[in-house]
Amino acid sequence: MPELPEVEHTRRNLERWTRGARIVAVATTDARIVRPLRPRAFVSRLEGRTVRAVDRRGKWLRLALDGAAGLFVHLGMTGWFERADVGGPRNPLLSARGDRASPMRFERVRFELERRARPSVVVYVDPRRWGRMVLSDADIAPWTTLGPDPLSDGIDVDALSAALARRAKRSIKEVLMDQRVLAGIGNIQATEALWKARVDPRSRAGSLDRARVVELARAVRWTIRRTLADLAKGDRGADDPFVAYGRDGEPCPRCGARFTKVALGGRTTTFCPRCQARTA
DNA sequence: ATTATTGTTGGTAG
DNA sequence: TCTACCAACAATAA
Repeated sequence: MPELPEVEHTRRNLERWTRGARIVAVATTDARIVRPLRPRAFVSRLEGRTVRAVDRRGKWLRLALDGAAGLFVHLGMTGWFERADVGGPRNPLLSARGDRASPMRFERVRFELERRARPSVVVYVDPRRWGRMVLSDADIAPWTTLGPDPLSDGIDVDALSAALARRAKRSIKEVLMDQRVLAGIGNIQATEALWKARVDPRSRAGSLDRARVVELARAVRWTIRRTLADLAKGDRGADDPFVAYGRDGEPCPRCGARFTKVALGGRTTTFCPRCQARTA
């Protein structure tokens, strides 16, 4: 599910659902997701706190709590939040809709909240349990070591060029997905941005001239805003807005050649062999 | 049955 | 200390 646009969408939901609310009760038994704390400690340290704000950097979320603590959340590959007492499941994996009595399938953490005497329930669901929830009084290393966030910080072309030069021999695709270079770019957004910028994903990061880097920065903004706009249409309107990702064998909408795929850094990468130029 | 999947992380080797 | 590579994590769909 989550790259930057999905996580930003999640942030906006969580802000509406939790900002200003007191965490009345927490239920979890999942030691993997809440590590390094034990579930018991995680629960007792969280209960009674109030959510001050919901921030995001790249694919990480931070629920700022009173008392200087923060709950740092990463959705892994398959995590999402759901308000358990309203709306149905948006994921076809789910058979049951969540409510207080019956946990949703793959529910991992349940938050009971209260705001101005109004109760609500928010659950974290994660079939594969690759997500994390780290409760910490200080910002954690995965959060502080992230590169600039393309949506909230923008992309500085000089800084990006320097970062590419430092990783000159690696493929541009792999470097784009390096969270220290730009925070929040994953396989989908990298694939889409490289198509938009007409850059072959196998090109060495150091081989892009300045004009190409400018194009690439623009393309990253384009795909993020586009995906986010699609998500904002809601669960109904949101569909598959991707041009290149997952389109192996289909015609490129720009030049008509068939998309092909290659593995880079262990991840499938789809690209148009005609209009995405290899720079080196 | 086999392979692939929107992502990190911890190990090892260099 | 840094990079590159890989298996692992877990559940599903094609």
